[in-house]
Amino acid sequence: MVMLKDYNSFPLASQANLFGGLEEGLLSARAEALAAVDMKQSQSGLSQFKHDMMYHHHHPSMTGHPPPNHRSHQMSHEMDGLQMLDPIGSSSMATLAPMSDAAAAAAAASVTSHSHPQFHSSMYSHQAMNSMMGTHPSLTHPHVAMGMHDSESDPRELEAFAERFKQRRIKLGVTQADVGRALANLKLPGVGALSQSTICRFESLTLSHNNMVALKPVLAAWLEAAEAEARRKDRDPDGNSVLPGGEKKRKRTSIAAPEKRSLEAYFAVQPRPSGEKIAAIAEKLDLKKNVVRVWFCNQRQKQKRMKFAAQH
DNA sequence: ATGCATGAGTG
DNA sequence: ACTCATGCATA
Repeated sequence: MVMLKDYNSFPLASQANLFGGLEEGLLSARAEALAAVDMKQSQSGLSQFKHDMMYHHHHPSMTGHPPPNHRSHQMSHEMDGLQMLDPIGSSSMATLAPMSDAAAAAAAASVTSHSHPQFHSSMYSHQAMNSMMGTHPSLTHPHVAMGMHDSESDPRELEAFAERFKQRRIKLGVTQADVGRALANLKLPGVGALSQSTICRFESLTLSHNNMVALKPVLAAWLEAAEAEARRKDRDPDGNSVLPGGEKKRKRTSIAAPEKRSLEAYFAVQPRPSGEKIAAIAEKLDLKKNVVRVWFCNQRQKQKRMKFAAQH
């Protein structure tokens, strides 16, 4: 009766040298961790399936953005080819590219299923959700009565789309960062800009299944608009790459290889260590507790990504 | 392309 | 204190 996630939950790949890389100080921890195996999921083993409906956070830019429901548009990306190729100006898309009906419809459909101005993942997914939600009419669910099952959520469909998307994006000479910014110009309800990271992850399928499904219609809409725009070959010399500057730089902490190995070893045996355990690990590895906690969180998220997920 | 981080929403 | 979507910073 344990209703776990759905598309994720695959046995983690235990490397051969899991414990091989452990340092002396970790030996006790190893035993400790092993012992903890049978009593795991002490407090979160099955509290997994919760719906989403996330938000879009903001970035403390100098301008006081009041609305809590809109994304940030950081314009300080200096990616690989951002500066060199940019045929379709970052902002030209907005003014000249009204999306096609098909694209708009697709996007709209995805949005309506959430009822929120911000699309984001939501409850459309799974069987578990279904039963506890008290039958939604049908529109909200992709896999209703007819044989028209979720083509949108079909991993292979997503994979195919991602590939197509990437190809055409490149053909258009647009960078991932460009796409992210252009998204805001499409002005789809609840859809703002996205980062280069997210576009990259979409293309490489390194997002959760839900996330992929939610983003697909939006990116499809952009592609439509972009190609329509390309057809009319309209040059819009709108160079607005002025960096706002004056933002506090975040420093990325880097966990050294040995420590990382240890963390992986711990994770293999107990992916969800308790707060105390995390503190202990942090002390042993001489890392901040928060760093260790976040590392575990991220590691767990990693497991849920599409690419190598079990049911692919 | 990916590691570490944030923050809303949830329990 | 966790999950999830997302992003800055960086390799």
